[in-house]
Amino acid sequence: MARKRSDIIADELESLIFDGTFAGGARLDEVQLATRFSVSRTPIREALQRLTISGLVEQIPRRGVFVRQPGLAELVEMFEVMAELEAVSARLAARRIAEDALDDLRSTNRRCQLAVEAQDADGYYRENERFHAIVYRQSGNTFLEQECLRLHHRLQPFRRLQLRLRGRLRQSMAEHEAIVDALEAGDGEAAAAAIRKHVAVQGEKFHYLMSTLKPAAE
Amino acid sequence: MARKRSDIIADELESLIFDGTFAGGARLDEVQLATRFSVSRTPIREALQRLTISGLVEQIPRRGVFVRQPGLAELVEMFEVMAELEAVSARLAARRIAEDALDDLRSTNRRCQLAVEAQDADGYYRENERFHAIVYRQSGNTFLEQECLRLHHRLQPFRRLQLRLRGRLRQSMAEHEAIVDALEAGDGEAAAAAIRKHVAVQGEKFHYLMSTLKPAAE
DNA sequence: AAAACACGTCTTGTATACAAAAAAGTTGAC
DNA sequence: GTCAACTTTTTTGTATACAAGACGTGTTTT
Repeated sequence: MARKRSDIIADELESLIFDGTFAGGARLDEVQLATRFSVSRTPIREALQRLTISGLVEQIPRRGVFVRQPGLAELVEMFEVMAELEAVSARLAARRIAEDALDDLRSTNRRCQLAVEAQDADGYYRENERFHAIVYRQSGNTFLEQECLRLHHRLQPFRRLQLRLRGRLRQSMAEHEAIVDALEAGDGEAAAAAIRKHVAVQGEKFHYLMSTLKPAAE
Repeated sequence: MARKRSDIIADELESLIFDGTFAGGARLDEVQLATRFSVSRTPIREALQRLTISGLVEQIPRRGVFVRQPGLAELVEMFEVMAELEAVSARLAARRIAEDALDDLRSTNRRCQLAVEAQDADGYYRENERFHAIVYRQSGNTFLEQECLRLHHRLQPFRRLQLRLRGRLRQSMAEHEAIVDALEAGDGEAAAAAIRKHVAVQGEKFHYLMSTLKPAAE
């Protein structure tokens, strides 16, 4: 699907922004990127436009594109919306989730547990992502699933940050268990509440982390 | 903001798709559009890419772009997500809505009522849009507001269709009143339930409409 | 006659060339 | 010495030129 050069470049640029190569506020020069990727400006521009629409960078007409630093307030808002979307997913999933999907959630959680014991943050993160993706899928609403994946992906770097907090991995694990239990019981409201809390906590932890690290960042 | 020619063209194309000039499945030829808008292919391509990402058209590599017909199932899913997003908005809004915003909602509803009596579907639609925009805004979550506006805009042509059903305008009006009442009472859950129902009904009506008009459309 | 291969055309994707606008640097006047 | 206007330079936005893949058609071969 992503056959076009510009699409590949867009993904590359996204990774470069996520891993901090291009920090917030940095200008993305078209010709520099063109030489860097050994292509002309055309695919670069298309890639930048994609990133603009997805909200990762900001395009100021006749001025250039700059990587957008979402700002603490906006990030908290995004976590709040994520929590609500996941709550909807869980509520819908509780009504129709299949036994094999529950098994999948449980085995994913087991692998999560192993990652926690091995202090493997990356491993935990991978399994955590899988866990949530399963819930989205089990909502039975493909559009909702896509929207959840989109927002989840957008919050990825910030979510990752918050996971580094002391004891957060273990706490997150326990929350996952509660979610699976509620889903298994077919209790949509409980599942929704559990996952909403799970994500809301992420937002709060992130908020705490940022406000302590950068006391007065603009 | 939308200073670039490609941005203007994107909006134009969107309107042309919405009003049916380009029906579902139609191919959007780059050179034809270029001559039509008296520009080169470059801004056309940028505009088409924007529409692709927003989901209005589908881009098949090396084949061209085609206006996407979302399909009944997907549309119902989108209405479901819309209902939930609006429910979240209303729940949040109930806690913090200001008196002047309530006044605004009420006056908007009054203009709605006038439009109903005048059989003015367009007028009703305009005020209806305003009504919902106020609720989004009053959620206090800017990101949520943007997401709601985005989805609302995407569902616009289909919502419009469903409003043509007999008695739907009056029914919709009553639902609006119930929403305002719940917001005024500060009852978040009631407001959420009311607006969720309000939007869910739209999806159901739309579903009914489509399945009766096109009994076996693929 | 049917199938397969090759060629030609058409369309997308990319590169380059050009135009316009904004930023920066310079010069001149007060 | 400072401010302002003009020029230069840099960079975005658009047009055009070029390349490469996909589809159709026609011919050839079995």
